[in-house]
Amino acid sequence: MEGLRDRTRRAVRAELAGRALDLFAERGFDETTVGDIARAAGMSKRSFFRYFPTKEDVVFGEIEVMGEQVAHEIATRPPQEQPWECLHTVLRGWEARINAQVDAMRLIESTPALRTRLLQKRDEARTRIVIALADRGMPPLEADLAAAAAGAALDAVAREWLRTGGTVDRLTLVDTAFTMLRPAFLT
Amino acid sequence: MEGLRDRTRRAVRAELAGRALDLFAERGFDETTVGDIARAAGMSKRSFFRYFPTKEDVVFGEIEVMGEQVAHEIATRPPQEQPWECLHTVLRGWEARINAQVDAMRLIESTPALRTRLLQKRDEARTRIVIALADRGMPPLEADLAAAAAGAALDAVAREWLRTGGTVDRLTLVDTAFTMLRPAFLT
DNA sequence: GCCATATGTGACACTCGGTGTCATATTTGG
DNA sequence: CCAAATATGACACCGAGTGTCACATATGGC
Repeated sequence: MEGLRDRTRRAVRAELAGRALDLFAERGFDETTVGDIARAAGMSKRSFFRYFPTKEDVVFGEIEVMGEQVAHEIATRPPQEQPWECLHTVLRGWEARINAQVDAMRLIESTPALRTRLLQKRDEARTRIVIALADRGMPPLEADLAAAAAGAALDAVAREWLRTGGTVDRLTLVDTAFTMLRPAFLT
Repeated sequence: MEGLRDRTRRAVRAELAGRALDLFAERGFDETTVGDIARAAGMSKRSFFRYFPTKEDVVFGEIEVMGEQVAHEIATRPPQEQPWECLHTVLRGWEARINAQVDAMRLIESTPALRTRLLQKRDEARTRIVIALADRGMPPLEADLAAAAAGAALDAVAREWLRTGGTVDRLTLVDTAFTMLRPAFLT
């Protein structure tokens, strides 16, 4: 069960993230130092890094264990399912869990350092997905192509969603992208 | 024409890159400081940054203006050409210009900081490609999907090529990937 | 309630990548 | 040959991130 420790930890993390986002919105990401964030939350710079590994990560909240989780879901799917359907389904479900605020995404998209961090996370997830697909018996090249294509689909979705200001339904968009991008070689 | 200045500049860059790669191979990327590289090439740390914007860039040699160049090539292609063929042709030609050594690629692939830098460069290129495609009259979502898919293809190619130790023909691999990944919605 | 242990925190020093600046060569083009 | 452009070294500086130590506070078993 969850003790006092974990609860306070999560509270502090939330507090820290909140203060940070305020400052980012106010003066911009690059113009805000970790020291500023820490002071705003009433703690030392050193302690900030006990809650977040990097300054960028404060923006990505709970999205941290994505790779691990997605790969696991793929691994535990019915083995006879077609790879593209598998990716579509899993990532669709994952996309549903993101009640991503438009603000955070705009910030990420307009800040090179954050965009880079996003690319890193996606790439890390892609690596794990490739392994999961290979475990299902897919040849390496095909697994690479499929995983990279799926990542490409999600990227296009995010951008299109941003373009519309977050008005259209994100899941519909995911379905559209996955349908449009379905590679010829996948059944 | 090319004066003395440009020639010496290129020579110094090459010297710097050579020394750097030696050191990276010897002790690893992270264990080598910019000061080390500069000293090995007989100059100050400050001067290193007059030749390369970041420590990572010393590995990527001439691959710097990729985005700009590729976008320009796309823009100057016959307008009636199908987008996927266009991307295929342009990136194929670009891939041909890379006499990428296996060693450099291995280094990149096994060093997170370098892998990240590669992702950045690819993403920057992708952005420009999307613009170029949009200028050709492609709807934004489709342009995003196509550009991201093309990037995905190249990534898979690079990885497969590495997997084989650089033995197979890279251009054939590019053709295979582009054929396999061709999205359904592109004619 | 008590105590040994684990965990959180601040403070401080340090490394390293990267930038601004200035003074001083060296090169270039006229 | 001379004035303007460019290259260099030296130095100071910033900010992200880490190691360490001393001290406080919480935890779980008794």
